[in-house]
Amino acid sequence: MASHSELNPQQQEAVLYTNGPLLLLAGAGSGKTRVITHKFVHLVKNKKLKPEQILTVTFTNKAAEEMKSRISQLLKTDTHGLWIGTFHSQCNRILRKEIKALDYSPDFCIYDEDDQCNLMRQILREFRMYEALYKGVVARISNLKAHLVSPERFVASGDSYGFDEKLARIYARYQAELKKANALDLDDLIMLTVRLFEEKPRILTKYQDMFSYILVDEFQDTNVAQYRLIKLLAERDRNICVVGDDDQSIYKFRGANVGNIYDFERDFPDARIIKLEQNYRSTQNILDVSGAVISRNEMRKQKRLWTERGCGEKVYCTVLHNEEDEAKYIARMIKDIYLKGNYKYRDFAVLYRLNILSRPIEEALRAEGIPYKVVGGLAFYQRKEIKDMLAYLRLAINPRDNVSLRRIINVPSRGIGTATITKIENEAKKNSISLFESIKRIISGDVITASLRTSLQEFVDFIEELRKMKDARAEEVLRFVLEKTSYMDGLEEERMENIEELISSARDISLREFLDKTSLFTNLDDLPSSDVVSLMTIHTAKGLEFPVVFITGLEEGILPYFKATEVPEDICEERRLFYVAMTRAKDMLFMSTVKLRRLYSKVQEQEISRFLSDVPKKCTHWIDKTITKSEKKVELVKEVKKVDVPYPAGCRVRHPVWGIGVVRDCYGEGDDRKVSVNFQTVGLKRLAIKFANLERL
DNA sequence: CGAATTGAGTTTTTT
DNA sequence: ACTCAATTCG
Repeated sequence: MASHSELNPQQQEAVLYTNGPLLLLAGAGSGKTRVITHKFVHLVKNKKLKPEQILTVTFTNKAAEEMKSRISQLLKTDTHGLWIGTFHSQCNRILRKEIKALDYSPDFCIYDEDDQCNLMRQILREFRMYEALYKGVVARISNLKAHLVSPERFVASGDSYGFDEKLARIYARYQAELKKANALDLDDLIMLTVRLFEEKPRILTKYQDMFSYILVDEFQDTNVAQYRLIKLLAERDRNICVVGDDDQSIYKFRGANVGNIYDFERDFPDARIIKLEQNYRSTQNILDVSGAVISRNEMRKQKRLWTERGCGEKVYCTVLHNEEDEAKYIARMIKDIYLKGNYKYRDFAVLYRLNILSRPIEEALRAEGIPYKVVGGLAFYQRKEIKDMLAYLRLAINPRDNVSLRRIINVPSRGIGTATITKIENEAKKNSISLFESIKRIISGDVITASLRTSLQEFVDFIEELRKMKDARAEEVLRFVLEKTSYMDGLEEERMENIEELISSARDISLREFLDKTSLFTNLDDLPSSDVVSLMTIHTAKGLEFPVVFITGLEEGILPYFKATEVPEDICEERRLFYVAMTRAKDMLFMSTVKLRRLYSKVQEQEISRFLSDVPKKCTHWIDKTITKSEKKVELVKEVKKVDVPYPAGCRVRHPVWGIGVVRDCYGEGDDRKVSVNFQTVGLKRLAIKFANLERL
């Protein structure tokens, strides 16, 4: 509701209250982003702060970009250099400048989960422990770091973090390896910044002086370490505003701590608390349904969302036979609504708990000719070919990056096999040097064959050449790597395209900046800009809104997810997840559940999600599509006849009066056959083909 | 050393 | 279903 620029009284209060700590409890769709941007502008225009004196922390990069663009519009200034970004990118920025104080080199590289896993497997192998545990171990360590538990503290902490001697040894080793490689993992970015501030008070003071106001968005999804960081920066001047909604906390698995919201009041007892309860997004029916579901959670801050919009349409709950039917049902529903002409494809979103659930939906949409895009999913920068390229680039800046070196030393193959790699590792260990140094030593030694020496020397020369390019543009270095390694030779089409995309994203950016971007951003592209239906997980949908929302797979084992049904707290989070999904909807909400679902290549009998029984009947329309049997055969016949379509959806036609238009659908039989066309001149029209006199273009 | 085949394990959410 | 790792063979 950005149409009128006035703020409601609570929003106004939240914007104007700038002296002292403020906890803003912002319900779903309550115009939170508007408040934050207005507050930013208020601080600059009326409180005379410089924009760069305000530290604004967002949850995702996308949110940061959005905020920057709004602020640059409102203030008409360049947002370059402002402190608006995620915790990770802000910490990265601070550490690049200050990390020398912690005895790291500012050239450090950032290890993502994949790199962490590679390193961990290496360590476990060396410790002769079961290698397949690496994922779990990485997760445990990540969790410890999110709680600011260093290896030393872990040892000293006794039982309090589920102490385990083996884990302690692994953790210490892991951390040592990171340091050797001059690498930080994503959790280190936060943990080390906290350490920096705690151990170097002068540096802390510098940043306290720098930031006159601190704004934290999505506060319910911050972890202990992040909150500590904020507290360190804010405790002196106490000019801080945190914005959050405990009902929308859905990242506990990643260490997020809803408790931060409750702790904030304890840590800042003079904090003003303002609730934003007027919802500008959804209809009353949607609010009633979602409100009824979330109110079943105990331990939450009571909020009562209300709207000036009417009841709106009822919420649809549909039971279907299997996932195929569910997908078809959704596809047809989208088409029906679309054809009525009030909504474009971009107004629809299909949400699910698990990425795999997108498959049947995609198929059905394709079959109906509905354009769609899967948002999120497999992160672009995680793809193998991309990670290979990035490994080369990283070595250009940081030759000590052992994980990257191991990754590409024989990719593409240079005749350096496992035996040689083991030799390199042993040599490195013996002399406590990096793998790269170790290779150089082996070359100058005399224990290898001439051909092996040649390939090792070529590799070293190549990396040295790359190192000379470390101040070049990223694109240039990438092209150089591709050319020198012939990486593209015989590569699959799709992977080549990905590399092309990587190159185009590397334009006009320094190598260092590019590497930071690739480590801290998960995806290249954001929401679809063309007119397509969006498919995404509920997590990805956080912070977004769509006029028409479908939530699929409302079954036990999926939502709530079976891995999260043991602990009551996990169930609460699953419920919140459902709540987030429902509150994405503006006008219409469809929820569906299925009796049989093919999952992990097994057909399973599904039970309706327990959450659906909390949905109030009076706001909903229940449809059971599993009862009608005969219907199916009828549909089959129809489908066969649909094959020859004179004007398929999407084709362009000319009408003698209305001019050129795009066909949206074609339906009916024989002389009754009709077509609906969206004309540039008059909009959507339905015509009988027999009389319309259309010319196909 | 590298390629190909077989076999086994794993399937959440993301900075 | 699909990916990834180990094993085996050339």
